[in-house]
Amino acid sequence: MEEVLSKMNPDKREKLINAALIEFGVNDYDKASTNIIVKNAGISKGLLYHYFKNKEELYNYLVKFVLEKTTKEILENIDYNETDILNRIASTVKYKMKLFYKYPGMIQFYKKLTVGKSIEELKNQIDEYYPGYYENYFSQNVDYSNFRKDIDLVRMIKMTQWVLEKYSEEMVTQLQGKEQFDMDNMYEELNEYLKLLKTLFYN
Amino acid sequence: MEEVLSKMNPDKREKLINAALIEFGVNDYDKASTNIIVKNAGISKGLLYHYFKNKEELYNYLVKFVLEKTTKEILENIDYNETDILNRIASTVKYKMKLFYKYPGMIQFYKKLTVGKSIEELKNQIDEYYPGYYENYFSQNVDYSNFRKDIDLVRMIKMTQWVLEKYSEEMVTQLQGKEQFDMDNMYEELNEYLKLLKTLFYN
DNA sequence: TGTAGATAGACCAGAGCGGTCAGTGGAAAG
DNA sequence: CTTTCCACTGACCGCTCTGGTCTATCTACA
Repeated sequence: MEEVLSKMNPDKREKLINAALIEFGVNDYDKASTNIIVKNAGISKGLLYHYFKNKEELYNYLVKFVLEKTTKEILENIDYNETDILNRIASTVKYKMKLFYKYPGMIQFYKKLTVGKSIEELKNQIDEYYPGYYENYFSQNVDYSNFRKDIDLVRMIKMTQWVLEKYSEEMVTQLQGKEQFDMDNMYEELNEYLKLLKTLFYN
Repeated sequence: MEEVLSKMNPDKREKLINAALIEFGVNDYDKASTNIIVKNAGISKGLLYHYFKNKEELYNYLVKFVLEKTTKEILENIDYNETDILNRIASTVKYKMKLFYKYPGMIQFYKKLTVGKSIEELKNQIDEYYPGYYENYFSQNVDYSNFRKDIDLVRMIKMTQWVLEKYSEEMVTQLQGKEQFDMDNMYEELNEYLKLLKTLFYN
């Protein structure tokens, strides 16, 4: 299907993907409307069903699309020369911010895919694509020596992820749709929190 | 309407509220189905429309119900003798955990009401009910003297809220629907994070 | 036994659904 | 210049489900 899809006008394809992500992100599968998708994408019903056999195939395409963007591409771009785990996490969060800004609606779609699942399930889901990822991400060439020893390391890492994610979610949600979008400014504030976490966690 | 509603069998009323919270929490107003609500509540269509003029009135009732539970009741139960702001925040989070566990579906409904709105908007929304709340919560009889001085206070408070909320959300979402629900155990782990935050933030 | 009102569920007109298909227009091929 | 091709359109179809109504029944108390 992907090969056929490449024949589609790229602008229309992009608009279709965005509209579909939003619709499936807001509503669950059954209640998402293909009529609304084509309307918001500015294309005809016929075109959608020219490229996708049915609603289900469109949905499956989006799942694959989102998982590749949020997992595959991120994993392929980990800088294993960065030995500071806080920096490593921050750069992943920044990547996701850019991604979610480029594709409004992807956040919600992605959450529908992941929320409610336990850490273990998510780990397994990622391991299917990239075996050993979790171990690598948190262990390969990481220097934990400067973390303070009086606080549980796992909880410090968890807190880092929560703080940075929560911040970026708030930003992206708030600034979505705004004309003027100052990504640099957002990075700066994120870096403030990063600096703060280092002050707290490092000796 | 509330007076009339009190005539309703309390068990059926509770089930109706829960079913409606879930349905309106999952779907937005237009797509939420009254048929599904009554089916999941185990009551008849006629009963719903005996007590509520129409779908809109049911929805408005839920909004009021949730705002009262999540705002009014919390504000009325703040212990202003507790001078430690971290403890104060933690006790609010615990209250919400209990609430969201008692009413599954309220989390999502509540999020639909609040997500995307800026802090300022939420502040105003609360100020309508309880003028001066924000100021009181964070200032009335609070002792900030033991916070470390080398880190921005506002960011520390923000981090506290993020960490505790994120933890409680994860717990409630994960454990919802489980037969055996160990609230004490959950509190214990929350207290761990609270202790950790104090170690980090206090001199 | 009578009555009031809590509760049930079959029913309705209309809206919206996923999916189809005959047709259009412009570019590429001959 | 003509023909072929195909990305693209939107009216249309059968069907499901919607919010809301209405009559009937059941129950509790006078």
